[in-house]
Amino acid sequence: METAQLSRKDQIDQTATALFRTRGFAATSMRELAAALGMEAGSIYSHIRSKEELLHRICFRLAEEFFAGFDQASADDALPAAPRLRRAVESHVRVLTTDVAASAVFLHEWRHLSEPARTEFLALRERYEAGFRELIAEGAAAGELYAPDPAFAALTLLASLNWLPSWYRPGGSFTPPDIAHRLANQLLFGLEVRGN
Amino acid sequence: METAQLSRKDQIDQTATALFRTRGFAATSMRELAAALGMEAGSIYSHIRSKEELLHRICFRLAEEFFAGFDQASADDALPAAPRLRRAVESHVRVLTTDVAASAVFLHEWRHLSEPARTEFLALRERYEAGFRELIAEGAAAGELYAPDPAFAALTLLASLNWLPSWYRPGGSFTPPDIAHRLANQLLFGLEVRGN
DNA sequence: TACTAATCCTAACGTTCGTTAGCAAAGAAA
DNA sequence: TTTCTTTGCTAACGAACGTTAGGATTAGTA
Repeated sequence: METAQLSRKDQIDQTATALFRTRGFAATSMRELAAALGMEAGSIYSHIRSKEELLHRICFRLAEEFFAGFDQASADDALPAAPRLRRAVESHVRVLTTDVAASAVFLHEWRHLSEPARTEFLALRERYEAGFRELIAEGAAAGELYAPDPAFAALTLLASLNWLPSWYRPGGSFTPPDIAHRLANQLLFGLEVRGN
Repeated sequence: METAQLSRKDQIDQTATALFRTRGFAATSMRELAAALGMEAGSIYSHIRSKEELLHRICFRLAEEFFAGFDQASADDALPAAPRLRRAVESHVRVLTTDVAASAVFLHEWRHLSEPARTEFLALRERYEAGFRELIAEGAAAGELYAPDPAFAALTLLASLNWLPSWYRPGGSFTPPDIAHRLANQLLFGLEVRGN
């Protein structure tokens, strides 16, 4: 394992992410974080302003990555909605698997953000979900997708994807692209065998 | 709203469930819980032994309900696997929607259980997931379901269902049976329109 | 009437929390 | 050589934490 030349601040972010993921934000103490970094609790404040700043940075950085991936995946206007949806799903899975710990924090710990960051975060998440919703609605309107309620379909779809960090372990039997492919298939084709 | 004749202990359980759900177990203080009940923090200990006992009761009660529902839904040996899976999905959704707050705690706060309860809980959850896995495998073996990897399919399926407590609000535009039906359809048939 | 169980209070315990102040060492930049 | 930045320490702050002890009140039961 190469330590690389991460700045001390980045090391703190990284260790905090891992701890917030496994123990939760509220249950992780600064002394615990410091111990994991081999330093004293007070010393951390030479690098950050507050505990919440750590959470804030993790959550909003991930939000940016999700958006960047989605925008790139759904941009191609020449493509029908269904394949663009597939690409968006694959992008979402890529972000999730690239940074599992941060993703888990992003998904579960945002409620410990205090206002106004919390509201701001929820607005971002809603906007992201809207992207999927519109893609599905577009596909449904064009007859490519069967989705009597695009909002419902979008929620279910993202739900399946977002559970991933709770069971995915890097180095397991599935590679991230493999997972992305399987998930997209299962969600788009379903489980039931139909006569075709 | 009828208060009914809930015992004080049940009122505590109920209020604790609501608080653990919205603020998280670790971030909920006994003083906060007491205030929500209109009493002092120390008084709670006339009814319970510890804060963790509250979490323990919530988590294990829900586990029992999930098992009871699944066993009933999947028992009928005359039925093929696919419809039994559908019934199991509907049962799962019923438990989730009947007790949203407790379900959310069950799904997210179990990691704050200390040993050996934590390990015990995880074993229960694994056994529950295995039930779905076997149902899917059975259906796949019989050619009713398309699931190249039943374990993967089971994870994805439960993932879609378990996200429900994060958006479902009682009294919304969907009734619980409606949700169960739609979810089962979407998961079993998928989104993509196929030629049939 | 006396006893019991349920319910809640005040006051405090020891511990841990996030955070700050003040100081020190070390290396890079001037 | 001086200065600045980075990095870390010790010691402590006030606040909040889960929990306990001991006593009071009330309502139901014997």
